[in-house]
Amino acid sequence: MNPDKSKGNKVVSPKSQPCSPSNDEGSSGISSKVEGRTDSKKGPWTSEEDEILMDHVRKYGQGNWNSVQKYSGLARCGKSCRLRWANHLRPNLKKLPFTPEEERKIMELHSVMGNKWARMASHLPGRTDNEIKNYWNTRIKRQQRAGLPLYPPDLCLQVVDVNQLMNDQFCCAEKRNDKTLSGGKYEKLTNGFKSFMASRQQLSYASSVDIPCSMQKSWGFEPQACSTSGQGGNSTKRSKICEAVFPGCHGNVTYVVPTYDQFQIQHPRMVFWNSKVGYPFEPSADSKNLLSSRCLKSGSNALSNSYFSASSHLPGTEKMELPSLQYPGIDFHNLLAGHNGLYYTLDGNIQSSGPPSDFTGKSDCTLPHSSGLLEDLVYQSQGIDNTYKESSEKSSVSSAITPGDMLESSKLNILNVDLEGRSVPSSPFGLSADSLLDDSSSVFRRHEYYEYHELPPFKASLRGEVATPSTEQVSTSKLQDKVASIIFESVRPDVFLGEGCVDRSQDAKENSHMGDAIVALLAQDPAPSSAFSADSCTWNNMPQDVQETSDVDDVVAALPVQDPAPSSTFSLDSCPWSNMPSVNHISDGKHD
DNA sequence: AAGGCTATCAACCGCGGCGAG
DNA sequence: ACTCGCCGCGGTTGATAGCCT
Repeated sequence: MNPDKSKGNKVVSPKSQPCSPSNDEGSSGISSKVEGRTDSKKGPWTSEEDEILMDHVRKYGQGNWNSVQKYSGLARCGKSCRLRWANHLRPNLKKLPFTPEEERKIMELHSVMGNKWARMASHLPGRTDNEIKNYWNTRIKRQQRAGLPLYPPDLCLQVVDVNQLMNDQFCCAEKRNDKTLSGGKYEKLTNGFKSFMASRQQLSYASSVDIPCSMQKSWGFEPQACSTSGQGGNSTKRSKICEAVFPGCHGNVTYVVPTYDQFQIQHPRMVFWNSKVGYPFEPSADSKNLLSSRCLKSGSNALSNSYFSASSHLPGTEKMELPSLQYPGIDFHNLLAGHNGLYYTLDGNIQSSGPPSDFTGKSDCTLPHSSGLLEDLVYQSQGIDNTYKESSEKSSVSSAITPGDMLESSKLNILNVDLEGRSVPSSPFGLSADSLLDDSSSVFRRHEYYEYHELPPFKASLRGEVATPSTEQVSTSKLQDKVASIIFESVRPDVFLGEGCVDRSQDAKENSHMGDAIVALLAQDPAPSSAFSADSCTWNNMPQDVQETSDVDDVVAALPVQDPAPSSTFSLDSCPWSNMPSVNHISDGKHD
């Protein structure tokens, strides 16, 4: 604290160990050694203490904070000295309030990093982690109070439930072991899906959602500012749907169309995923109800997810730690690979490949960024993959899944759907699907994830290794029609609101309200956002060192700070997977 | 003017990572 | 392999200022 602004010493209970009991008498700041032990003063710093500390740093440099007491006689513990120096005395500290640009960047960084204040501070020169933390916590309170979304609308990636159809259709078909789908039928389905996905190939690096022009047309909107680049020449309109447009849907629980790119170039400034989306098959009645309860509806915990706060504790919920757009359940490896060892290529192909080692070996690609968190996740996913190997072997042998197998395979969240030698992940984000909406806990609640995602017999059937008796037969043509229908209808706002966003039992009036809001939003002409395009692959345009970095921070730092809506776009064609740096950077990178 | 409430800020606390011994 | 100390980080607390009623 600046001595000028000193608010008087506070009485600190002498419970701390690192900093010994306070000698809180408004002393000169000079330590008094008693029986070989140096007491540490607590409370606000005086200008005299500041001067002593600065003088010490000038002489000896930073670090060795515990030696400050020793050499300078300052009656402060090392931790206190470090804090004082870092937050107030070190040079180049900005004392002014945050600028709008800085605020914007804080939000972006938080959406990427979560409560990693120190990391965030490293991207904001002159700002301290404490400053940012205070700002954020204040902001959260303010937003909470105002009932506003935590992140600005354009910072929100949106997800529309496409997986549901994939899950419901492909998986169910496979589950039923419908042989009639072989011989081109599957191909049609997959091709249809691929072109559908290709039509939405643009990835917003600025966390906005791309809605294909065709889709917009189907919604009755005239596409605007469509890019003509991209695979198949599909045009897209940069449209942003944010929960901000959903009254009562405030927060960051959003629905994101899972483009291939998002899986590949995914930015951890993540995506909220409808728990239904990630749910790859019809759940049991119980679990379905559970899921339903976790689907978006006003007042749900999912909605309140946006209001998590590092320090706030929502009534009736467990403490939440991670940001809404970030989630520990997001496994970055799985994002790249699906969860089943599938890796997406930028040309829209889905490749079946091996575990991470294969992945890194075959490809030069990696995430554009990495972080300790990311690495953790990669490691985790590697472990998961290994587990998967074993587990899949088990499941291939027998459909009799033991509880132990269930637990084992449940780590995988893997649903293999072999389609003519290729595989389609039922839910690339499925791993986190539930957890993403699991706002009631800061912890990735794997147990619930297991509960939802692990139906071993289904998994086995998906792999074509167990002929699970079908409960209903779906004809190929029906399936195709339904798939096509769902593909193009499920992304309609009213549909996804009705089925994905809002609980089916939700008041239709509310749906309508939200739909209107979306219509209003889409009617706007959002400024060209930072999608990648064929013409200018942002990633490729990044400095080489950034591309090669293993640290997400570096990449984030390379992002434009003052251009929340950069014009660069990305496309499948222009930014080949192979251009990506090696994923080895991730696993080899040192944490922090 | 007084009291209550909220925002802001500084500082403390506990914990975990890491390296040295 | 283990312990210990240092350091940094994130969460939390508490004082004060300012606003509102």
